[in-house]
Amino acid sequence: MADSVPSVSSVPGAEPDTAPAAASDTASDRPRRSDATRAAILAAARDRFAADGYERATIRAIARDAGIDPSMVMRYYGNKAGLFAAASEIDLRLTDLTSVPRDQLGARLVRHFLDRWEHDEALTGMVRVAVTNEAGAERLRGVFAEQILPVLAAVCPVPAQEVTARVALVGSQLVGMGMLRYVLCLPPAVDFTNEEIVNWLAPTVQRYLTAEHP
Amino acid sequence: MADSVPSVSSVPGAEPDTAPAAASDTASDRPRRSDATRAAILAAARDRFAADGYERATIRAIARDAGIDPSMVMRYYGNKAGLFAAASEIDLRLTDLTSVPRDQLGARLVRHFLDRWEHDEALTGMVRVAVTNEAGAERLRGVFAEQILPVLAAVCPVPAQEVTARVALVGSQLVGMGMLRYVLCLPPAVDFTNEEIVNWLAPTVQRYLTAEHP
DNA sequence: GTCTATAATTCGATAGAC
DNA sequence: GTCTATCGAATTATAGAC
Repeated sequence: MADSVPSVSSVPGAEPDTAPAAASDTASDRPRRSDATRAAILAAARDRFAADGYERATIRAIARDAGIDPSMVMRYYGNKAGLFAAASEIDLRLTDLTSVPRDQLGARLVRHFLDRWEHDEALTGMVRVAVTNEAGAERLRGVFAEQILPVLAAVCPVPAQEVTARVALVGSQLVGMGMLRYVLCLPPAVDFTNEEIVNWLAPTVQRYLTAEHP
Repeated sequence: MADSVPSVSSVPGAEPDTAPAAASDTASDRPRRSDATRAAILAAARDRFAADGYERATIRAIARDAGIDPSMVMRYYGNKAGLFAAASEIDLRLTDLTSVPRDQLGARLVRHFLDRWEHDEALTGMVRVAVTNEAGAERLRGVFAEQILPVLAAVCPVPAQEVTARVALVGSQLVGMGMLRYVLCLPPAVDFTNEEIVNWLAPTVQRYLTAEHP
């Protein structure tokens, strides 16, 4: 006990690469010789964390998937928490919604999240990790605050201090359907067509965003 | 790999107790001498699984919490999967709803689930396990089919073949709020009062149960 | 029924050769 | 930059004494 989950921060002994990183060269994005290896590790890590969760995803298995030695993972990312931090970047790809007709916001959002959930298994994986791992939960809270909240705040026609609550309500409906359909695989939730889900959930989301406080 | 999670079934070497269990005695509920120990183990297991998830909850820690030896856990429940199966019984306490006024079903359901979620941390624990453990997911699917579906089918005024989908929609909203509020602890979801949640979610649940197909 | 002792794995992490 | 070898710790699970 008391150990549980290491909070993810900067990696201790990582990046012991080439240059001393002084203020000298022209561009800051100097390509490393090992970029291919790093990318392979991150891809394998994303898959493993997504499929197995934080605890069961072992560095050894990730390295095997990436076709490299487990010690390379340690060298590049310091420890398991550092690897997770590097591999768990989520991009919801929520673009600006100000040009969407006000009364179609709900349908647009539901459709977007269904699409993201189906084409990015990393999303399911992040939920899987966030539920059992505090660092993962913090990641998801960050996604909410940095990716969802600002985009919806720009189009949510309610007082500023109310927007956060509205977005949480929207999130609860979208996350819940994602849980049942993609994580728990509850049969009736899996059997829906995407259009059925849009038809049912869009009015809910629309109401959470635009209706007056009940 | 290929091991991942052992599917929970009957425990192999458990119950090597007293009687041969033939067809003889008066009542089938013969109290065992070790019932207190078994109960202590189950209580500790529920807490540990809920707090740490399946992988991080160790038999040693559970035994320590219960004040007994780890080997007793093995003796009674065979292995870790068997212990989880015995400790993960969920009772949603969803009683008959046929006497609830039709137009108050939504509010009643939302209130009930908020109450269950707050007074039974095992619920949060089950979600935590179900997300990373196939046996846990199967458990939750069973709860849906055996506890939620029948009770709502009795009061859901739509064609029989539609009821399952309606109940899944209701579940998506309730599970989603539970996730944000109790599992991920997203600040705006935590800050709601229960009444605010009822006021927002009840119309949604009501619509999923009673509105015509959109 | 309860506990001690330990087998058999497996994991994260380190040291160092090349 | 990559890999071999290995340490130390933790885990589930078993065998057997009392």
